[in-house]
Amino acid sequence: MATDRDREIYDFVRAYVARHGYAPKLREIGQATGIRSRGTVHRHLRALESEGLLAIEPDVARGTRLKGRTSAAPSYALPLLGRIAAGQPIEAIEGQDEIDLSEFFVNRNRFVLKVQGDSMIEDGILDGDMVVVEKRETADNGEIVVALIDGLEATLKRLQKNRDGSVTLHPANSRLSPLRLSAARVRVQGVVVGQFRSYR
Amino acid sequence: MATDRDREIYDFVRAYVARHGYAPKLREIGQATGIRSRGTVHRHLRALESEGLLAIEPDVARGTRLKGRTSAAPSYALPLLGRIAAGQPIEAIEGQDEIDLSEFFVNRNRFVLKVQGDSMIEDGILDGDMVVVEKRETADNGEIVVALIDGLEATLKRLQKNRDGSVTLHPANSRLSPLRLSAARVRVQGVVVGQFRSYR
DNA sequence: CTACGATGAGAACAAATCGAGAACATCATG
DNA sequence: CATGATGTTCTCGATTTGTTCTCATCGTAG
Repeated sequence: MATDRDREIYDFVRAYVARHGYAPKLREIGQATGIRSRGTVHRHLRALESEGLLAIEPDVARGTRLKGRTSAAPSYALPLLGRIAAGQPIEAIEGQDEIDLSEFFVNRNRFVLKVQGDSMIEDGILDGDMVVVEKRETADNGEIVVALIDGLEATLKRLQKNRDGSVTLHPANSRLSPLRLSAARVRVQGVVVGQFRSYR
Repeated sequence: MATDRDREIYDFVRAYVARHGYAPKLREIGQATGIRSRGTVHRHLRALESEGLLAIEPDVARGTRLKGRTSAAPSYALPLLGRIAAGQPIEAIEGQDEIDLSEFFVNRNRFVLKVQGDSMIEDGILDGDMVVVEKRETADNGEIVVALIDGLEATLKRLQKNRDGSVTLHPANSRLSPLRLSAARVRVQGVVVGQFRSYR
């Protein structure tokens, strides 16, 4: 029968595996649960093993394997609960889909840039935000592009193609002016397909 | 099983390939990870090969090939190229890292909400954006929270705790007014830790 | 009170890992 | 062919990590 302390340690291991995809070291478990002795941690793991909750691979670092409920593949999905600011409590909206971040962002031919400056602030792209860019040589009207001007300066702007063949790069900041340039001077390097930000 | 050091080296190789399109030399891997001996680097690559994470073409310079991912942890990583709008072409700014979206966002106790309305527009949270919320009962001053008012209405606002115990919920939209409420009427359901948006 | 189990600390040992560097092999190039 | 760069294989020693102990403390059932 697993004791409270055993459960504590089991919970930590589970959380760690879910987050990292591999098991913690004895020392990490100890630090997280306030145990200074690797020997003591090991004894707890052994107890959990005899419960069938996990398996210990002898003498290998991070050799703890969770048993039972096999969530082998860590989930990189988050529950999508619903909409906010609609005037309903969230609990009432629960129970919809999950949103898979890998589908959302990850792809070949994409990369991330950290945005500096306020030129796109009115489109909700703030200083310090990350933008996901898909490598492309061409873009459609109205798309936000990474444009290289004269082969020297890279900027983030909204693209407008003019009838005369020139292009206008629009910042989303009323304090800044659009830039009208001949097509030869502008090279599209990619198109912004996503944006994200971390508050921390 | 891949050790920590193995993973470090694998991550570097991945990032390098993502950026250059070809694999690094043993010496480059060593320099990037603080290993002076090519032999040691080679041993790590060999370990990764036996994990099925990559293949080594014998005696070929840059002969490392990333393999299809085993069922292990899928990569939700994108190359982080550098900063934009700094006035330098991107190629010249290229950096080292990858940005791992799973570390960035995914976690237990988190969920996603789709934002409706413009109440946080000046903080760069637009109508239709997704916010990542960490479930919590408490929040610090200045954090953006999901607050349930009178158990009925859920809103996204910036929190301010007043000395008299009441709280003020600040929208980030100058056309809307802050809401000052007694603490009893407001329940914090979570704190916004991230935000993202897809242009598509 | 005593006996027992759970817990933690820490020592001592074993196994695995890691880095350095030497020596050799292979490849590309002039 | 000579040369230099690169990959490969090996051994040595130091460090890290897991394993197995013993000892001490604490709380509780009997």
